[in-house]
Amino acid sequence: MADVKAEYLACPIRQVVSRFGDKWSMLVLYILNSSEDGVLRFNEIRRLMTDCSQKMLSQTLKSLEQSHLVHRKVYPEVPPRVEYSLTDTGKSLMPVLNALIAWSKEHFNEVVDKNIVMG
Amino acid sequence: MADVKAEYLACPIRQVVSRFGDKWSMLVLYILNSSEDGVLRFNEIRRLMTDCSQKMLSQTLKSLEQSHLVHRKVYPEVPPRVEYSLTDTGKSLMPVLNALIAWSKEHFNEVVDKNIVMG
DNA sequence: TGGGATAGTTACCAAAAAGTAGGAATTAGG
DNA sequence: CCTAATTCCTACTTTTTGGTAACTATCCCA
Repeated sequence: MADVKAEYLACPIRQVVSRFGDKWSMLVLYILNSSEDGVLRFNEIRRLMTDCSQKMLSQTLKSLEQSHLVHRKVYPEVPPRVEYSLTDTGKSLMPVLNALIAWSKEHFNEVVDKNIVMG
Repeated sequence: MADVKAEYLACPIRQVVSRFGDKWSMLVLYILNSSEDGVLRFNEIRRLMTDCSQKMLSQTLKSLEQSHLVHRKVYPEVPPRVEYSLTDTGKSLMPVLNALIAWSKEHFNEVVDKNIVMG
Protein backbone atom coordinates (compact mmCIF):
# COMPACT_ATOMS: atom_id res chain seq x y z
CA MET A 1 0.00 0.00 0.00
CA ALA A 2 2.76 2.40 0.92
CA ASP A 3 4.53 1.49 -2.32
CA VAL A 4 1.51 2.37 -4.38
CA LYS A 5 1.26 5.71 -2.65
CA ALA A 6 4.93 6.41 -3.19
CA GLU A 7 4.42 5.63 -6.84
CA TYR A 8 1.57 8.09 -6.98
CA LEU A 9 3.69 10.78 -5.40
CA ALA A 10 6.46 10.14 -7.89
CA CYS A 11 4.38 10.17 -11.06
CA PRO A 12 4.05 13.67 -12.51
CA ILE A 13 1.12 12.77 -14.72
CA ARG A 14 -0.93 11.67 -11.77
CA GLN A 15 0.04 14.83 -9.96
CA VAL A 16 -1.46 16.80 -12.77
CA VAL A 17 -4.57 14.74 -13.19
CA SER A 18 -5.35 14.54 -9.50
CA ARG A 19 -4.92 18.28 -8.97
CA PHE A 20 -7.02 19.82 -11.71
CA GLY A 21 -8.16 17.03 -13.98
CA ASP A 22 -11.66 16.99 -12.52
CA LYS A 23 -14.90 18.32 -13.92
CA TRP A 24 -14.59 21.98 -12.94
CA SER A 25 -11.04 22.97 -11.96
CA MET A 26 -9.66 23.85 -15.38
CA LEU A 27 -12.77 25.83 -16.15
CA VAL A 28 -12.34 27.90 -13.00
CA LEU A 29 -8.68 28.54 -13.77
CA TYR A 30 -9.57 29.54 -17.30
CA ILE A 31 -12.30 31.90 -16.16
CA LEU A 32 -10.07 33.53 -13.55
CA ASN A 33 -7.37 34.00 -16.16
CA SER A 34 -9.82 35.45 -18.68
CA SER A 35 -11.32 38.01 -16.33
CA GLU A 36 -10.34 41.61 -16.76
CA ASP A 37 -8.32 42.27 -13.63
CA GLY A 38 -7.86 38.63 -12.66
CA VAL A 39 -10.05 38.95 -9.59
CA LEU A 40 -13.54 37.52 -9.26
CA ARG A 41 -15.98 37.04 -6.43
CA PHE A 42 -17.73 33.76 -5.70
CA ASN A 43 -21.02 34.63 -7.32
CA GLU A 44 -19.34 36.21 -10.31
CA ILE A 45 -17.69 32.90 -11.10
CA ARG A 46 -20.93 31.15 -10.41
CA ARG A 47 -22.82 33.23 -12.92
CA LEU A 48 -20.22 32.34 -15.56
CA MET A 49 -20.56 28.62 -14.82
CA THR A 50 -24.31 28.28 -14.75
CA ASP A 51 -24.34 24.49 -14.66
CA CYS A 52 -21.95 24.15 -11.73
CA SER A 53 -23.70 23.89 -8.40
CA GLN A 54 -22.79 26.13 -5.50
CA LYS A 55 -21.44 23.17 -3.59
CA MET A 56 -19.18 22.03 -6.41
CA LEU A 57 -17.83 25.51 -7.04
CA SER A 58 -17.11 25.88 -3.36
CA GLN A 59 -15.35 22.52 -3.28
CA THR A 60 -13.39 23.23 -6.43
CA LEU A 61 -12.19 26.61 -5.18
CA LYS A 62 -11.16 25.10 -1.88
CA SER A 63 -9.21 22.36 -3.60
CA LEU A 64 -7.48 24.83 -5.92
CA GLU A 65 -6.60 26.94 -2.91
CA GLN A 66 -5.10 23.92 -1.16
CA SER A 67 -3.03 23.26 -4.28
CA HIS A 68 -1.82 26.86 -4.18
CA LEU A 69 -3.16 27.59 -7.63
CA VAL A 70 -5.82 30.05 -6.48
CA HIS A 71 -5.62 32.78 -3.87
CA ARG A 72 -8.58 33.49 -1.63
CA LYS A 73 -8.98 36.87 0.02
CA VAL A 74 -11.71 37.34 2.58
CA TYR A 75 -12.96 40.77 3.57
CA PRO A 76 -14.43 40.83 7.08
CA GLU A 77 -17.65 42.45 6.00
CA VAL A 78 -21.32 41.76 6.19
CA PRO A 79 -22.56 40.49 3.86
CA PRO A 80 -19.30 38.58 3.31
CA ARG A 81 -17.04 39.35 0.40
CA VAL A 82 -14.45 36.91 -0.93
CA GLU A 83 -12.21 37.52 -3.90
CA TYR A 84 -10.48 34.82 -5.90
CA SER A 85 -7.44 35.20 -8.14
CA LEU A 86 -4.67 33.06 -9.60
CA THR A 87 -1.47 32.67 -7.61
CA ASP A 88 1.87 32.94 -9.36
CA THR A 89 1.92 29.19 -9.61
CA GLY A 90 -1.56 29.27 -11.09
CA LYS A 91 -0.51 31.90 -13.59
CA SER A 92 2.49 29.83 -14.63
CA LEU A 93 0.14 27.01 -15.52
CA MET A 94 -1.94 29.06 -17.91
CA PRO A 95 0.30 28.87 -21.00
CA VAL A 96 0.19 25.08 -20.77
CA LEU A 97 -3.54 25.06 -20.17
CA ASN A 98 -4.11 27.44 -23.08
CA ALA A 99 -2.02 25.19 -25.31
CA LEU A 100 -4.22 22.29 -24.27
CA ILE A 101 -7.34 24.28 -25.09
CA ALA A 102 -5.91 25.34 -28.44
CA TRP A 103 -5.08 21.75 -29.30
CA SER A 104 -8.55 20.73 -28.28
CA LYS A 105 -10.15 23.30 -30.56
CA GLU A 106 -7.89 22.41 -33.45
CA HIS A 107 -8.42 18.67 -33.26
CA PHE A 108 -12.03 18.70 -32.15
CA ASN A 109 -13.33 17.11 -35.31
CA GLU A 110 -10.71 14.39 -35.39
CA VAL A 111 -11.33 13.37 -31.81
CA VAL A 112 -15.02 13.75 -31.22
CA ASP A 113 -17.28 11.13 -32.61
CA LYS A 114 -20.70 12.70 -32.44
CA ASN A 115 -22.29 9.30 -32.00
CA ILE A 116 -20.69 8.84 -28.63
CA VAL A 117 -22.85 10.11 -25.81
CA MET A 118 -20.86 12.25 -23.48
CA GLY A 119 -20.90 12.43 -19.71
CA MET B 1 -30.96 19.06 -20.71
CA ALA B 2 -30.30 19.54 -24.39
CA ASP B 3 -28.85 22.97 -23.63
CA VAL B 4 -26.45 21.58 -21.12
CA LYS B 5 -25.27 19.01 -23.61
CA ALA B 6 -24.83 21.63 -26.28
CA GLU B 7 -22.77 23.61 -23.83
CA TYR B 8 -20.63 20.59 -23.16
CA LEU B 9 -20.06 20.06 -26.84
CA ALA B 10 -19.08 23.69 -27.26
CA CYS B 11 -16.65 23.96 -24.36
CA PRO B 12 -13.11 23.01 -25.36
CA ILE B 13 -11.97 22.51 -21.79
CA ARG B 14 -14.59 19.91 -21.17
CA GLN B 15 -13.69 18.28 -24.43
CA VAL B 16 -10.19 17.86 -23.13
CA VAL B 17 -11.12 16.72 -19.69
CA SER B 18 -13.71 14.25 -20.86
CA ARG B 19 -11.41 12.70 -23.46
CA PHE B 20 -8.19 12.04 -21.55
CA GLY B 21 -8.47 13.76 -18.19
CA ASP B 22 -9.25 10.52 -16.39
CA LYS B 23 -7.07 8.42 -14.16
CA TRP B 24 -5.19 6.42 -16.79
CA SER B 25 -5.46 7.93 -20.29
CA MET B 26 -2.58 10.36 -20.13
CA LEU B 27 -0.36 7.70 -18.65
CA VAL B 28 -1.11 5.33 -21.53
CA LEU B 29 -0.43 8.06 -24.09
CA TYR B 30 2.82 8.91 -22.35
CA ILE B 31 3.93 5.30 -22.23
CA LEU B 32 3.10 4.70 -25.89
CA ASN B 33 5.02 7.83 -26.81
CA SER B 34 8.00 6.84 -24.69
CA SER B 35 8.35 3.36 -26.12
CA GLU B 36 11.12 2.68 -28.54
CA ASP B 37 9.24 2.11 -31.77
CA GLY B 38 5.92 3.52 -30.57
CA VAL B 39 4.21 0.14 -30.63
CA LEU B 40 3.27 -1.85 -27.57
CA ARG B 41 1.16 -4.92 -26.89
CA PHE B 42 -1.52 -5.07 -24.24
CA ASN B 43 0.54 -6.88 -21.64
CA GLU B 44 3.59 -4.76 -22.30
CA ILE B 45 1.62 -1.69 -21.31
CA ARG B 46 0.17 -3.57 -18.39
CA ARG B 47 3.59 -4.44 -17.03
CA LEU B 48 4.50 -0.75 -17.09
CA MET B 49 1.35 0.22 -15.21
CA THR B 50 1.35 -2.30 -12.43
CA ASP B 51 -1.39 -0.70 -10.41
CA CYS B 52 -3.87 -0.40 -13.26
CA SER B 53 -6.23 -3.34 -13.42
CA GLN B 54 -6.66 -5.32 -16.60
CA LYS B 55 -10.21 -4.09 -16.89
CA MET B 56 -9.28 -0.44 -16.57
CA LEU B 57 -6.47 -0.72 -19.10
CA SER B 58 -8.80 -2.42 -21.53
CA GLN B 59 -11.43 0.27 -21.02
CA THR B 60 -8.91 3.08 -21.32
CA LEU B 61 -7.47 1.73 -24.55
CA LYS B 62 -10.91 1.32 -26.02
CA SER B 63 -11.86 4.88 -25.11
CA LEU B 64 -8.62 6.25 -26.57
CA GLU B 65 -9.27 4.26 -29.72
CA GLN B 66 -12.78 5.72 -30.00
CA SER B 67 -11.28 9.19 -29.63
CA HIS B 68 -8.88 8.37 -32.46
CA LEU B 69 -5.86 8.99 -30.29
CA VAL B 70 -4.66 5.38 -30.28
CA HIS B 71 -4.54 2.87 -33.10
CA ARG B 72 -5.34 -0.77 -32.45
CA LYS B 73 -4.01 -3.45 -34.76
CA VAL B 74 -5.21 -7.01 -34.32
CA TYR B 75 -3.29 -9.97 -35.73
CA PRO B 76 -5.55 -12.98 -36.40
CA GLU B 77 -3.36 -15.38 -34.48
CA VAL B 78 -3.72 -17.76 -31.61
CA PRO B 79 -2.99 -16.77 -28.93
CA PRO B 80 -4.18 -13.32 -30.00
CA ARG B 81 -1.79 -10.49 -30.63
CA VAL B 82 -2.86 -6.85 -30.51
CA GLU B 83 -0.58 -3.88 -31.01
CA TYR B 84 -1.28 -0.36 -29.83
CA SER B 85 0.28 2.83 -31.12
CA LEU B 86 -0.44 6.56 -31.27
CA THR B 87 -2.39 7.91 -34.24
CA ASP B 88 -1.26 11.12 -35.92
CA THR B 89 -3.79 12.97 -33.80
CA GLY B 90 -2.40 11.29 -30.71
CA LYS B 91 1.13 12.22 -31.72
CA SER B 92 0.09 15.84 -32.20
CA LEU B 93 -1.09 15.91 -28.62
CA MET B 94 2.22 14.83 -27.16
CA PRO B 95 4.02 18.22 -27.17
CA VAL B 96 1.17 19.67 -25.14
CA LEU B 97 1.09 16.70 -22.82
CA ASN B 98 4.85 16.84 -22.35
CA ALA B 99 4.59 20.53 -21.50
CA LEU B 100 2.01 19.65 -18.89
CA ILE B 101 4.28 17.00 -17.44
CA ALA B 102 7.24 19.38 -17.43
CA TRP B 103 5.17 22.01 -15.63
CA SER B 104 4.06 19.43 -13.14
CA LYS B 105 7.62 18.38 -12.36
CA GLU B 106 8.78 21.96 -12.08
CA HIS B 107 6.02 23.11 -9.75
CA PHE B 108 5.59 19.91 -7.79
CA ASN B 109 6.75 21.40 -4.51
CA GLU B 110 4.62 24.50 -4.81
CA VAL B 111 1.48 22.56 -5.51
CA VAL B 112 1.65 19.46 -3.42
CA ASP B 113 0.91 19.72 0.24
CA LYS B 114 2.22 16.49 1.69
CA ASN B 115 -0.40 16.57 4.41
CA ILE B 116 -3.16 15.98 1.92
CA VAL B 117 -3.89 12.32 1.46
CA MET B 118 -4.10 11.45 -2.18
CA GLY B 119 -6.45 9.16 -4.03
C1' DT C 1 -41.82 41.51 10.45
C1' DG C 2 -39.99 39.66 6.70
C1' DG C 3 -37.45 39.23 2.83
C1' DG C 4 -32.90 39.65 -0.02
C1' DA C 5 -27.98 39.43 -0.56
C1' DT C 6 -23.47 37.01 0.37
C1' DA C 7 -20.60 32.86 0.89
C1' DG C 8 -20.74 29.19 2.25
C1' DT C 9 -21.92 24.18 4.96
C1' DT C 10 -24.43 19.99 5.82
C1' DA C 11 -27.26 15.87 5.13
C1' DC C 12 -29.01 12.99 1.98
C1' DC C 13 -29.28 10.53 -2.38
C1' DA C 14 -28.08 9.03 -7.19
C1' DA C 15 -24.81 8.06 -10.57
C1' DA C 16 -20.36 7.07 -12.19
C1' DA C 17 -15.86 5.16 -11.75
C1' DA C 18 -12.96 1.69 -10.41
C1' DG C 19 -11.52 -2.69 -8.10
C1' DT C 20 -12.06 -8.01 -7.64
C1' DA C 21 -12.86 -12.30 -9.30
C1' DG C 22 -13.98 -15.29 -12.59
C1' DG C 23 -14.86 -16.88 -17.45
C1' DA C 24 -14.25 -17.39 -22.75
C1' DA C 25 -11.62 -18.72 -26.61
C1' DT C 26 -7.81 -20.97 -28.83
C1' DT C 27 -3.67 -23.76 -29.45
C1' DA C 28 0.92 -25.40 -28.01
C1' DG C 29 3.61 -28.01 -24.80
C1' DG C 30 4.31 -31.62 -21.28
C1' DC D 1 -5.68 -34.32 -20.09
C1' DC D 2 -3.97 -30.34 -17.86
C1' DT D 3 -1.81 -26.04 -17.90
C1' DA D 4 -0.09 -21.72 -19.76
C1' DA D 5 -0.46 -17.68 -22.68
C1' DT D 6 -3.15 -13.67 -24.60
C1' DT D 7 -6.79 -10.28 -24.76
C1' DC D 8 -10.35 -9.42 -23.42
C1' DC D 9 -15.61 -9.59 -21.09
C1' DT D 10 -19.02 -9.95 -17.39
C1' DA D 11 -21.03 -9.77 -12.70
C1' DC D 12 -20.52 -7.99 -8.34
C1' DT D 13 -19.08 -4.70 -4.91
C1' DT D 14 -16.96 -0.56 -3.13
C1' DT D 15 -15.49 4.13 -3.56
C1' DT D 16 -15.77 8.54 -5.40
C1' DT D 17 -18.18 12.17 -7.42
C1' DG D 18 -21.81 15.29 -8.12
C1' DG D 19 -26.58 17.02 -7.50
C1' DT D 20 -30.62 18.94 -4.50
C1' DA D 21 -32.37 21.17 -0.86
C1' DA D 22 -32.18 23.11 3.44
C1' DC D 23 -29.61 25.60 6.88
C1' DT D 24 -26.19 29.35 8.99
C1' DA D 25 -25.10 34.27 9.99
C1' DT D 26 -25.46 39.10 9.43
C1' DC D 27 -27.01 43.42 7.89
C1' DC D 28 -29.86 46.44 4.86
C1' DC D 29 -34.25 47.82 3.11
C1' DA D 30 -39.19 48.33 3.18
